[in-house]
Amino acid sequence: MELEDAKRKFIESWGKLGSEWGINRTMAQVHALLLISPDPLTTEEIMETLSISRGNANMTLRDLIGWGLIEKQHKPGERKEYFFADKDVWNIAKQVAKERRKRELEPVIKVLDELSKVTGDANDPEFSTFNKSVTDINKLAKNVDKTLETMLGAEESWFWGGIFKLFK
Amino acid sequence: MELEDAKRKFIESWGKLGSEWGINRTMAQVHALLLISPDPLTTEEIMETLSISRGNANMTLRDLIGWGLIEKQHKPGERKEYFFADKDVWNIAKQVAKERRKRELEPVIKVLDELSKVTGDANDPEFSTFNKSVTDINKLAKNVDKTLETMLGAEESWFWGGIFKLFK
DNA sequence: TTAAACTTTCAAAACTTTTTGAAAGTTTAA
DNA sequence: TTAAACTTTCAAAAAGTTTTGAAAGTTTAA
Repeated sequence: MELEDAKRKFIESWGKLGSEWGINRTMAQVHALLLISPDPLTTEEIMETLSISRGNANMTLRDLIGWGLIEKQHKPGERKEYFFADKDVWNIAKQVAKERRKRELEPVIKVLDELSKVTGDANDPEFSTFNKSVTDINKLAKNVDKTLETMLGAEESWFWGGIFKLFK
Repeated sequence: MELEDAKRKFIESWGKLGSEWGINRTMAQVHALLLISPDPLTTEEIMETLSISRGNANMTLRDLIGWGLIEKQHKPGERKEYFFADKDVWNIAKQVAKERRKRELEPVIKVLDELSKVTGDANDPEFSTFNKSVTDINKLAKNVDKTLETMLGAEESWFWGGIFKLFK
């Protein structure tokens, strides 16, 4: 396969994966493009390469900055803004985990805590089934939360060495 | 909070979480409803409770069966089909992980393997940046895959004991 | 057989999300 | 100042996804 085809395929696959996991396809594609670009790119170049509008490019780039996945760069003597992605896969995974934890896991835990407090008659199957499911899911969510907290604070080494060894 | 409000809130939150993670909102809601129902429910009851159409209910129930999250049940002497959800949170997590691994992770690894094979001039920054990103992501994906494989085959105990202890 | 009870299908409609692009806003150099 | 270069905004349009509901299909009991 030619390098150019490979690049296109990478961008396409990354976009597809993103959309399957609730991340806007264009955002994932812009990220993919910057991941494989040796040099920072301008909004213009990104619009051109991915055939997207200026507005879309601008919003997507701001979102990516919000996720901590890319940064702006200024070249001396130039007006244009350049964008580049952090290429360190461990940082990327960490950033994504951190953001989703904050945006999605935390609000869910808040609701589950609230729902765990609901009281009722332990002999009422309606109540006891509700209560058991909610408290079990709450325990799981808190476990995942703790795990992420620990992982995000941990060193990089275990990550590349193989997470899986820990489960053997 | 009243039990009925709490149920509604649980269904709503589960639906929202699902949609943020690329799972159809209705599917997550039907799952939530069955999770907190002590007894199996008919299509009719599900349609009624969630105010959804017969077609939607039918398709969603079949999808949930496809994900291994719910099962059909027949009551002796009745024509209607009843549905109930596995209430074991460990099984649910396992099922979801297993399915997403098969549906999404595996295809991505296949593409990454293919893209890792692309050859080029190591002095060409276009090639070497592409190559580094692709091989790094491939390594990560394979690591995650191995980890899931091990976790899915492992015993339940570590799960409730606290995954996070492993990372301390 | 027949027909009632129930399930499945799928094209069209409703809804949601994403994208566009032109206008407004901002910054910089002269 | 001014105006050119560039960035941001946002209402409307397009695209994508989900839902509906009526019709077709299936199963069962008599």
